Amino acid sequence: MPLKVYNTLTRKKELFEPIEPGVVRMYVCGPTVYADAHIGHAMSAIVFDVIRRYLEYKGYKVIHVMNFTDVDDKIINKARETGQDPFELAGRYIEKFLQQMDALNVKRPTVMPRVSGTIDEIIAMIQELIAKGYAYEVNGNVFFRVRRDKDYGKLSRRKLDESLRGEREKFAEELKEDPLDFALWKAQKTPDEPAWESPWGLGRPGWHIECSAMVRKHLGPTIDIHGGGNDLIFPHHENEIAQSESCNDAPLAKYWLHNGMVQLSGEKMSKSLGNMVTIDEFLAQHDADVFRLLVMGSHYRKPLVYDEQVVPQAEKALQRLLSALRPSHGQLTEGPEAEALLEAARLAKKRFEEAMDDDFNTAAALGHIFDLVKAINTARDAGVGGEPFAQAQATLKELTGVLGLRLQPKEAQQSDAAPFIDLLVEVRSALRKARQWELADMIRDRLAELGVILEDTRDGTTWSWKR
RNA sequence: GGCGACGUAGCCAAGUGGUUAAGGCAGAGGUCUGCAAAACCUCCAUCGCGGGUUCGAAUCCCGCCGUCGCCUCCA
Repeated sequence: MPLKVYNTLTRKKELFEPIEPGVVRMYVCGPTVYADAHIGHAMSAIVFDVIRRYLEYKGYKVIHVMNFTDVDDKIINKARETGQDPFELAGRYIEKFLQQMDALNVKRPTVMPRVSGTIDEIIAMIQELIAKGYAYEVNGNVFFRVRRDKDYGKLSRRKLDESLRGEREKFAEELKEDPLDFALWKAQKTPDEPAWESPWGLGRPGWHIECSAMVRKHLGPTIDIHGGGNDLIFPHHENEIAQSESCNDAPLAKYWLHNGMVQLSGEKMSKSLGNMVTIDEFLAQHDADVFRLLVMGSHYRKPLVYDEQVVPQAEKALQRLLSALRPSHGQLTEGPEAEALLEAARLAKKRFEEAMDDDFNTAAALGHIFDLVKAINTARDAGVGGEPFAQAQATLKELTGVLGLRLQPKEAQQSDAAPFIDLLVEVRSALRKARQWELADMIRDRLAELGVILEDTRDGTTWSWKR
């Protein structure tokens, strides 16, 4: 089935066809590492993780590159304030970010370049831009000549003279030929700033050039997918296009994909607004699957509502998915019930793919997964077990796996209290046999107060930790 | 001020021209159960407001109201 993706560049859904058949080259803008990552970063990482997983599910080989911005004003400032070495500071946050991505079950990108490891390529690119007349040097700084780039603004659909006037990067205004121009290279101002030797003296790269250089270095002049948060459309991605396309005389990316922002109490979550929930804070309270369900529950291009109400809802939705993975003790392996289950699994898979093929419509895809959950539970109630039941559960695991869900039930055993709870359950079972309902109920109620949920089934009593 | 997005049940959220408007959460009733829990069954919206186009619109067009994003660092 054909995959369609929404391309920010054309503002349309387009048929997805990679430049090289069978291979997808994807570059996603990563974080600037100077503070704890928040769930907005997590959302973006998860969105593109799912896109990657689905492309791989469809049989593509995906080369996924994500950068770390480890040279930047904010890092330098923070290092100064706290008396640290900027590279050590950045390195620590990179390490932490990687651990958080692992915790969120985000597959590691194929390559994760850093600015500090791409300086030669950046300098080379700037030299080419100067040679072609797209850039100029002033007192050790190099700027991009925006007006020289005839189709500047095509991604964000801005016209140069209307809304861009004067409101550009504040760096070194007085040195620029035109206030619209932006920095490719910044001269070192004080000795404690990280700096590299260059044809223009000691200095460091501007923000946008790193991505242009990294894309070319690791993926070539033109890639299939370029992604990031929609707050990067302007100026970051616009400037990347200007640099790369002026330099390489080739389109930078065939498809531009952008995710929406996490909204916290009706506002965009961001470091500068200070209204953030960090990834660590979230994961201290909830399973990673809960956050993935939150993200998958709405379309990636739309803003994601996050509040105290929506989290427990996702929590319950996860419980429901888990309910379908409970074993069946039924014996039925053929007949209308077993066939209905297998048909439901086939249908769920087909509809899941149709939904995902439509610009990664994970919300619709999830809906079809829940239909399968119901079918599995119904079949279990009807006594279906064995191979058909296992097959349906395998389909469920396969599809949820494409969404990056782990669906690991909380291990009841891995608690020091487990043997004692087992003992209480055993005693209670004896009481129930003796029809001592009051005592049996008391044990159940008191355990519930302690966060242990008991469930009596035909095959005995099971227990699990609440949440 | 410029550009753009969105407004679907109590909450989250698919659907963007035509069968009964997905799914999850919450709620109501029921089956099962010693009672529960879980699961299962049933019920629960005419799509911000006002016009228009059309045989037919939540879905297209116009206006209004409201919310949000970008235009400065930002996933």
